Amino acid sequence: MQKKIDELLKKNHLSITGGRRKILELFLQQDGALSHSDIEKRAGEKFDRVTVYRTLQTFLEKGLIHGIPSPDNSLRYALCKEDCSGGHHHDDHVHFICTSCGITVCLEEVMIPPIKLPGGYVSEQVEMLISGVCKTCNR
Amino acid sequence: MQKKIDELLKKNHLSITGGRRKILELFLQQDGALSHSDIEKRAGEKFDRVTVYRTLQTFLEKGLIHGIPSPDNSLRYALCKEDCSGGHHHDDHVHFICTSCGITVCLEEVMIPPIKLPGGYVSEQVEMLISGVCKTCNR
DNA sequence: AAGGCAAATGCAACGTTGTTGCAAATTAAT
DNA sequence: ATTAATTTGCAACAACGTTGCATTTGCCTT
Repeated sequence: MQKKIDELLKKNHLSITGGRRKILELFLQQDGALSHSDIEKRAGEKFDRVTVYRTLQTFLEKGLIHGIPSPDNSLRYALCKEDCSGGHHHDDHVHFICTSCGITVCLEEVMIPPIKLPGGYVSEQVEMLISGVCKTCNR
Repeated sequence: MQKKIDELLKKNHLSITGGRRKILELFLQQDGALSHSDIEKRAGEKFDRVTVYRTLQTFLEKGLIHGIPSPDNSLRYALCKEDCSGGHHHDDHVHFICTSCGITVCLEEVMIPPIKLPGGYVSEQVEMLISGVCKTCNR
């Protein structure tokens, strides 16, 4: 695990530090997306708020994670898959937010269908957000 | 215009006050969505920050406006069409954010296509967010 | 039209969230 | 090991959002 983390950092030309290791670990430990405050809580008292902000910013720029907007106005972050390094994302899957347990997950297998826009509009990025009840809460 | 505003308020069982009038006017004066700070700036010094928060909250609850999440983590609001009063929204259209001028608009004519979710997931609400260059910026 | 009640507003205080500058510490390269 | 560059923590600050309470306003009844 630690090895995988370090490789991930190196691959993205980032120096290996305690904070970055810890935050990456949190992302790898679960498949749901994390908000800034999630990370701050789970990382314990060990890291400064500012470091978390800056680390997330760096990860975003390097394409390690992507941001997911949510209806309640709190941005969440999730790990990108292998093929979207370098700021260019293959982020064309649906995001799901459970209204019961609050988890946010990437539904990698659900592609966003193509949309025909009215004349004059040019699409650059598409984000699809579905809220409802998730697999786990439904049983 | 003033008449239309008052009717809208009455129809939604809201008392008619200066603040509500002014905020509704702002929404009617343009077709783009407004953030909290947009409203605060345009309303001038006349209204307290808190009043704006509470008014938007009230309008949301009554179904006069709906919230639109955005990638930069600032919630915007837009007027609902006639048929979605009472908290139940017919909010199944696409939202478009222009990366050039920053405007957010509802593309009423573009419906969100149905999505098939993996087993166990139940959809309650779908939000679709497209960013790119808008009609006006493209010419 | 006036009085009384409920609702809305403004104010103050507070908590949270996010940003910036700078000095100290840590990392990576030589 | 030394050095240069990056990263971190701290402090201060700014923006955003919430709450309680006193005052004002809108609205209903008579």
